[in-house]
Amino acid sequence: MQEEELRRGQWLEEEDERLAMIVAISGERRWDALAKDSGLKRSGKSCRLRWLNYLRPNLKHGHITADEERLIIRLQKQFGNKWSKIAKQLPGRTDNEIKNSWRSHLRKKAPVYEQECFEDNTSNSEQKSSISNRATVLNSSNSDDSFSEKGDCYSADSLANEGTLLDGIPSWSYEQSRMEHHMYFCSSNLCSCYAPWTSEDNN
DNA sequence: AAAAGTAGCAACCGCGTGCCA
DNA sequence: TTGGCACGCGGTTGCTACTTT
Repeated sequence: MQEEELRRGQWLEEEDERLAMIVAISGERRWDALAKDSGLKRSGKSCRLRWLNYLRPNLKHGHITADEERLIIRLQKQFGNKWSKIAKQLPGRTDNEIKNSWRSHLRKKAPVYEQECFEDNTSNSEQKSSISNRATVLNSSNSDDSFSEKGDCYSADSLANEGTLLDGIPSWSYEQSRMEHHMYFCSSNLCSCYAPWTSEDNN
């Protein structure tokens, strides 16, 4: 039997248009059949990848923000290289994008970020605790459920310069914050503050 | 200005898993 | 139960653009 030569490499604009059209008609399934039906000289795998990583609606194509970077670093520490799992926490970002970002620069930033977080938890703790409280509340107020589990210093930095007050949120001392931070914020396994006590407390 | 080196990203590849007949 | 198919995932490759020398 004769196998048709499949195209590889960069996608052309007309290929994208054709793929988007056929996916709109057929749905995101049976990629091999879809690839054949479309007339594209591409494998089903290639079509699926192109759709998921580039053509799919609601994708963010811009640069990954500082907050997203912090979240990726935190989640990578939590989950390891489970990029699809991490991507689920970042709406609009693909696992491939996150993976590439990690490999090309976030991997290098991670130790710096950990150091910052460690300092956040050990020095000036009262202020930071308060900031962290605010970060958590703001995060949990995010309409997207995928962000509801956050509760560490992830976005504390970005909030540090904000002047908004949050009523009803406890203001903790350092001593309180060590225990209560975990009870209040870190009941989920997603807590990843890098304070030295965390591993002991979690045992 | 040009060559070499590096970084970033899109795409490919192989393997594991789940589903169904 | 099992074999085949389709899909998803993570690692890897290769191309392009940018930076450095």
